[in-house]
Amino acid sequence: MKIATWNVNSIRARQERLLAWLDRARPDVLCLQELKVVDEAFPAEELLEAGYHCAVHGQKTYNGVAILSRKKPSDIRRGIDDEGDDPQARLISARIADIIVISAYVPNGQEVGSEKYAYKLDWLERLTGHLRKNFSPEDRVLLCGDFNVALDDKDVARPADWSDSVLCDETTRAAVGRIADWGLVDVFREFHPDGGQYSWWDYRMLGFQKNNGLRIDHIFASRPMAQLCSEAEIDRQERKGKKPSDHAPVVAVFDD
DNA sequence: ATGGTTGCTTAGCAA
Repeated sequence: MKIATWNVNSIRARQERLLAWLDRARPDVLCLQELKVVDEAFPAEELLEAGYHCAVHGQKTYNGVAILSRKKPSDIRRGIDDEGDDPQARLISARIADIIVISAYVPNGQEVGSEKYAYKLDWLERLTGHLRKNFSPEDRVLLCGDFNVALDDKDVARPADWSDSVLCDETTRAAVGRIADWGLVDVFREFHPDGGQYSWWDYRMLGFQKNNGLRIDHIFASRPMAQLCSEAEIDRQERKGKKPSDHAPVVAVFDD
């Protein structure tokens, strides 16, 4: 099974590239983030024509997540499963065959110490609670998405430039570390221990041209799934050309 | 300290 995660930064702005990429990469499952549309405006018909079912949790203007799959998904759930009343659409999960797939868009946090930063940390704790409440580390779970954090400085092209950024913040790294400690493996890291590969480049300051990137998009697999992982790559090509997203897709392959 | 760009929405916010 080939699964990918991609922050498309608006599904409407990226629709053509998305369809072209699906045709080229042919993943079985694709987790999307930053749809920036309400459910009704999501191009579900076009994607169904392309061979993909869609589980969508949309929102006007901001956020929005989805899971596309060749097989029909079941048990679709939207939002974090707790008492929190979160107006931001940042999580959706579905069962595809016998695998739990979660598409997550972790808050950016803007600036360390800000209100949005506090929301980011709180959201990550809630995500940990969501996993503990609903799953066991022995289940077949794939948690994919834009985590808005590079877990190690070797995943940052110019660490000195980003040392004060929310994308490299140690408290955030520790919060994601606790999610991993529950029983999840960063599968890209397993295949690329040296770093130096990135999934996001700022539109500003010629970020991509200068390769001033960070690896902030991740595929986390529970151990039973991680054992089956045979490949993990970042499709850097997709960041090139006309009207790219600022993120490239991250792709992993699991034995059946 | 701020800038630069993109997208949604239409001047300003979020990233």
